[in-house]
Amino acid sequence: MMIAEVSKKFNLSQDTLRYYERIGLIPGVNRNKSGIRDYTEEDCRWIEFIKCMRNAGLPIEILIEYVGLFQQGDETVEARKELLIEQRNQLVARIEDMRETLERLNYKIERYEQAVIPAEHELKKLED
Amino acid sequence: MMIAEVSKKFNLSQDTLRYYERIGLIPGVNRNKSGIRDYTEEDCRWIEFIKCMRNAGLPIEILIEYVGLFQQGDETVEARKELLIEQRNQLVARIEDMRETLERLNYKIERYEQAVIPAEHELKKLED
DNA sequence: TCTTGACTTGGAGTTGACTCCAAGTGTTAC
DNA sequence: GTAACACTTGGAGTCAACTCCAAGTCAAGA
Repeated sequence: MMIAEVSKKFNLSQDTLRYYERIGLIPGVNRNKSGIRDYTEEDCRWIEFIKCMRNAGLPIEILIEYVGLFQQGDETVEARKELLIEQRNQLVARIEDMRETLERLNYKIERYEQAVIPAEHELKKLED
Repeated sequence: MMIAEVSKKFNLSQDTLRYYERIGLIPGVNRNKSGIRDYTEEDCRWIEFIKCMRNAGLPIEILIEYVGLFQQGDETVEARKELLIEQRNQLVARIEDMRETLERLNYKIERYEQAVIPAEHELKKLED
């Protein structure tokens, strides 16, 4: 699979794909005889995984560490598991934070909906 | 309230507080006779609100817009409401994304838990 | 053969969000 | 009164995460 296809498939720019490879965020991609990247199915699974994790806010640094551990083989299974658990816990916390903020936004919106044409002194209240 | 207190109260650096004021992310703070910032209760409520929203990932640019609208008075109530609704919708989407990623992480961790000492060919599977 | 176009590389530039710094001023402690 | 300290300002520097660029290579079509 050529870089152009992969780029479209995952909606990541070619520059981003090359950048991810360069910094070790995805394992090195094979080149064909003329030096052009040829992505395997496994490469694509990595990219999809990384994209998903990045989307959820996991830092690149941590993901590079994970990929590195993976490439070192079976001795790192425990370390990888711990890394994932740590990130899972942080994700749970972030989601909870966001859920609280969401409720707050909903409350604020509701108040805006009730106040059809609010008077000046009521506007202040809207910022509670 | 002096900047040092506010900084501690909200766990934001003094630099960040000054930066937020400079870019219009919080309305201008009054100074005392000697030119030193003196935060009112209302200033604090803004800071707390902004911190909460930033935490949930709302971009600074949007929040500046919101503050700007607020300062323009009652004509902007509708615009503010729409801005909040748009941000609420995006937040809902982000939370849903993160929830999905969380499930994926949980699944991965479970698999790591089951594979006590996995053989080489099983390691590949762990990356599904 | 010549050009077009998709790719390659290493490195520089950008963006968002801070974070730090230098130079200056006003209040407090001795 | 002078040293220490907390603050002021405008501007420069930093960091993560891309994003863009110049110069070069290679395969395919007119």
